Amino acid sequence: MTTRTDNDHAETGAERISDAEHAVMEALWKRSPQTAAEVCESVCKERGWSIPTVKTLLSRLVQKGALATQPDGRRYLYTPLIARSAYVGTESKRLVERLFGGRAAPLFAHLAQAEALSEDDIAEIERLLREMKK
Amino acid sequence: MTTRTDNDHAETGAERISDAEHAVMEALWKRSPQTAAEVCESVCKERGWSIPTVKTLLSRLVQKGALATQPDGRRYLYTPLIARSAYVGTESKRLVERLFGGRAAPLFAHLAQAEALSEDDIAEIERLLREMKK
DNA sequence: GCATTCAGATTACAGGCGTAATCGTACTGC
DNA sequence: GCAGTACGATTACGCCTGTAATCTGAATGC
Repeated sequence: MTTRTDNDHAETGAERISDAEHAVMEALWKRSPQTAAEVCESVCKERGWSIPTVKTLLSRLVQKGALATQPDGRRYLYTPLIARSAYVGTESKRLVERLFGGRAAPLFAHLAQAEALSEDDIAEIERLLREMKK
Repeated sequence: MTTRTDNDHAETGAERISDAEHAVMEALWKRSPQTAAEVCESVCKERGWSIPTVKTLLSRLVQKGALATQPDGRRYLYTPLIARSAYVGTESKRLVERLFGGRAAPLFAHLAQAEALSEDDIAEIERLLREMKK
């Protein structure tokens, strides 16, 4: 197993990152590199997983090109190959495409109706709108 | 098979509507009631499906409580039991929870960065913001 | 009446996913 | 040196999903 350096691999292909895999990615985005045991310390309690589960997910993510491995003695240190922001952006756009015909305003309208927007959210969105108009 | 009347059933439980199932729902949200053959006319060409596929998906959606059946001779007319807006709202919130810690503004920021916001989007969001401040 | 068609019900199968257990090997501690 | 531990690799298995084929019975057309 060699260390991979292709940063966009998982996000340009058809490989999806599953929900469970995503939880592992979040732990590694938060702090990396980490060993499998360390990742398990991060997520196993709140997810109710054991170490074999984490190791499987790590291995799948490596296969999908989402993680790089770096030998450290007999174990690996795992590092994300995709930026969280790239993943988040792709998932956001995917939702907008799937449910809103590619337009973001209806998504916003839905969130507004659902009262999912706090006053802070509104202030921040207004600020972003002002910046976009420059 | 009886006609169901529980409108929130699929969205309050753990049943997810899969991507393929969602395509069927969209056809029925667009126009319902429809027979299986009619649904297939709507989606089979663009999805590359055949009638057995559509019939399976319809049956699964009925099992999940997302569709109601209405006998029409020997065939069924299918009708959504969940509103599109409810489904869309749930999926939107799910994404926000999963990727943005429940806050909508960062989602908006991501879409803005990705240039996924048109001028029309911006104008409409501004209008909605004004309404929300009333 | 019989053959054909139609429609829902049932079955099929491969791959993905979730959550592991198990295997094989190397390392560590006594 | 040996037993225990740790680690990645491999295997396991049930459920879900995608995309059907097939079965069964009723309706239709000739």
